[in-house]
Amino acid sequence: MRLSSLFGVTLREAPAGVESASHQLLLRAGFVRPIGTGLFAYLPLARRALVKIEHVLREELSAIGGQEMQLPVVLPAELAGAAGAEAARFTDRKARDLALAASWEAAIAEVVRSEIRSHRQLPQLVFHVQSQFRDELRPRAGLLNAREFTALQAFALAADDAGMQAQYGALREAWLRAFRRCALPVIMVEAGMGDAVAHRFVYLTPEGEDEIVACDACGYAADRRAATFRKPLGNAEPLRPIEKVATPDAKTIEALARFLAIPRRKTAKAVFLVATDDAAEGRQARFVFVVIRGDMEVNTAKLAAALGTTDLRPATDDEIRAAGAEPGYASPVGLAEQIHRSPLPVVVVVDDAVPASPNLVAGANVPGYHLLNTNYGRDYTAHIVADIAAAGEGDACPRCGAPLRLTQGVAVGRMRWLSASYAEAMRLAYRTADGASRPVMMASAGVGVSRLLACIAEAHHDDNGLIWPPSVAPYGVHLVALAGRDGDALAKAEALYRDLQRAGIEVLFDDRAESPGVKFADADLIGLPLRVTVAPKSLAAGGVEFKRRDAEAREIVPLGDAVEHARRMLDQMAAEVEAGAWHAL
RNA sequence: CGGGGAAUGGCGCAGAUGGCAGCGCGCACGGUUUGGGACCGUGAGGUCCCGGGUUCAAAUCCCGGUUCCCCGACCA
Repeated sequence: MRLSSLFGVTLREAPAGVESASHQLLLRAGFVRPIGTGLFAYLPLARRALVKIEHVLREELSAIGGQEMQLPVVLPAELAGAAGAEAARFTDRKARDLALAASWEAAIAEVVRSEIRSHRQLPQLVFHVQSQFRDELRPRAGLLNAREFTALQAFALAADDAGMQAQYGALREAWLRAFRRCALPVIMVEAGMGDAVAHRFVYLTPEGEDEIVACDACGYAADRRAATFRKPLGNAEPLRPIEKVATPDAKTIEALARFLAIPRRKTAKAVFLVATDDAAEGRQARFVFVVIRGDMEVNTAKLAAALGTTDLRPATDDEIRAAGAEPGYASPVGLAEQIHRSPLPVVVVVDDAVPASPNLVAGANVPGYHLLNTNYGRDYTAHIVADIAAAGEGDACPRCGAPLRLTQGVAVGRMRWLSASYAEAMRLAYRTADGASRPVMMASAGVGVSRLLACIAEAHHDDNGLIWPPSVAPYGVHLVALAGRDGDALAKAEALYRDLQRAGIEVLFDDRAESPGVKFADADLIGLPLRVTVAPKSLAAGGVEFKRRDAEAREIVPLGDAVEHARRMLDQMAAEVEAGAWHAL
C-alpha cells in the first residue's frame, strides 16, 4: 500500500478531551475515527490489525476443534441477552420486538436445541465473530469501552462435567496462547460468584475500569465483584444487654466510631437499596435492608446474586423513611414491627460476618441515638445471611491470608461455565448411549476483539507512537523513500517495494513528497515493526537502512539482500513474541 | 440518570466591558528544500451547535433545546 493513497491520514494533534494513550494514538495514527459517543469508524489500518487479531483467535480455536459459524446481529428481543436499559430494542413493521444482540448465549441455545440430539454429537465447540452493541451508561477511553465493538464468542458443549472440564481447560489455554501471540500480558482472574466457575482475562492498566483484587503471596486474583476474603471475626465474648445511647451528629460510621471511641468493626451499619428488576416482570420492586459490619463495604454484585436480582439501585431517603427506617440512625432491631408499614416488600440481608461478631453498635432508629450491644439472632433476624462484603485493599487473601492488593484492568476475555440448570431451563437435552435424556453442558467464552486491539496499543507504544507486535501489525514493513535530487533513491525504493510485495511481505510504502522529518514521524506514529529507508545517504553507505520500531539500532544492508533481510527480521520478531519477550510492560 | 465543563474554518485554540470573525497547524497552487514534523509567496475554506428573545447592532446578553467531554452506578 502506498501511503500517498492510503485512506486515512495522520494527525499532528489529537482531538481535545482524549485521555488514554491508545485512544489518542489510534486517532492520531489514522486507525479510527469517532462517529458518535462510543461509536467508531475503523479505517483500513485498524481493519487490517483487527483481521490479524481475528486470525490469531481463529487459529487457536481451530486448533482445539472450534468451528466458526455466524449468528445474526439482530435477534428476537427475548433472545438478545441484555436486560433493561442496556438493550437496544426496536420493533419491525409487524410490531415484533427485536433487539441488537448483546450476547448470543440464548440464541446459540436455540440452535443447539435443534442440532444436538445425541451423545455422539458431543463434545462440540462453535464460535462466531460479530459486531455487538451495548448501550453503555458511559462509554470512555475510546475503543477500551465503546458501545459497539467486535466480539468473538465461543460456546463449548459437552455431555457431562468431565467433558466440560476438558473443554473449559482447552479454551482457557487457547485464550492464553492467543493473548501471548498478540503480545498482550494478561492475568487470569476468578470471576465466578459463589460456586459458579467463571474467569476473566485482564490486562492490568489504570485506564481499565475493572477492579481486581490480587494476592502477591499466593497468586490469587479475582474480579472484585466476585472476590472473597477472610473476614476478621469478632472476639468471642458474652452477649451484653442492649443499651440506648445519645450519639448526636454521628450519622456516619466514621463519626460514630470516633464519638464512642470504638473500632469500626464493632459497629453494624445499615445500607438500603431497591431491587427493581422484579417490577419489570410485573411484580413489585423490593426494598432491601442490608446490615453489614461498619468496617466493610457492600459488594452490590454479590448482594444481587444473593437476592437473585440483576438490578439494584440505592434507595432514596424518602423510600428509607417510607420503609420505617431513619437515615443515618437506622436499626435492624425492631424492624419486624416496622416492616408492615413499608409500601414495598422488605428483604433483610445480613452479611455473614455480622452473626459472628457479638455486641455491635447499631442505629436506634431515632435521630441522634444508637444501640450498644446488638446481636444477630437475639435482637433481630434476616431473610438472607450471605457473604455480601466487598474485598478491598489490605483485606486478607481467602487462600493464604496475606494482604490483598486492589488494582485495575481491562477485561479482554472471559469464560463462564453455565450451570446444568441453565441447560434445563433452555431445554437443551441429548440422548445418552442407553437412551436416557441428559442436559447438554454449556460454557460460554468471549474475547473483545476491538478492545484487544486497543489494549495492545495501550501496552505497546512510546512517546512517538504505536509499536505493533508483528503478529497484529497492519503491515510488516514501513518502507520510506527519501527522494534525492536525482531521483535515484526513489526509483530504487519503488523497485524494493515491488520486490518485497512479490516476496509476500506486507509493505506500507511512503512515496509521498514529504520532508524526512514528516516521514519518520509518521512511521513512528503508525508503528509498523520494521522501518526500511531508501535514501541517498543510505545508498552512499552501501544500501538501505533497517530499523526496528521497538529499538534504536539501525543497520545498512545491501539492496540485493534487503528482501531476505526483512523476512529474517520479521521472523526474528515473531519468534520473540512467541517466546514471550514482548510481554514485559 | 445524578454532578461538573464545553460547543467558533478539517484539527488545536483566541475572540474583557455587544460594534468588519481571528491565530497556529493542516489543505490547494508556485518556487526553494530533502536523514527527524523545513522555508518563501499566493489562495481556498465559517449556519460562530440549533431555535427563540433583548438591541440600531449578538460569536458575545437572556430563555429553551441538542450534541460532546469529564466524575459516579452498568459492561467484552
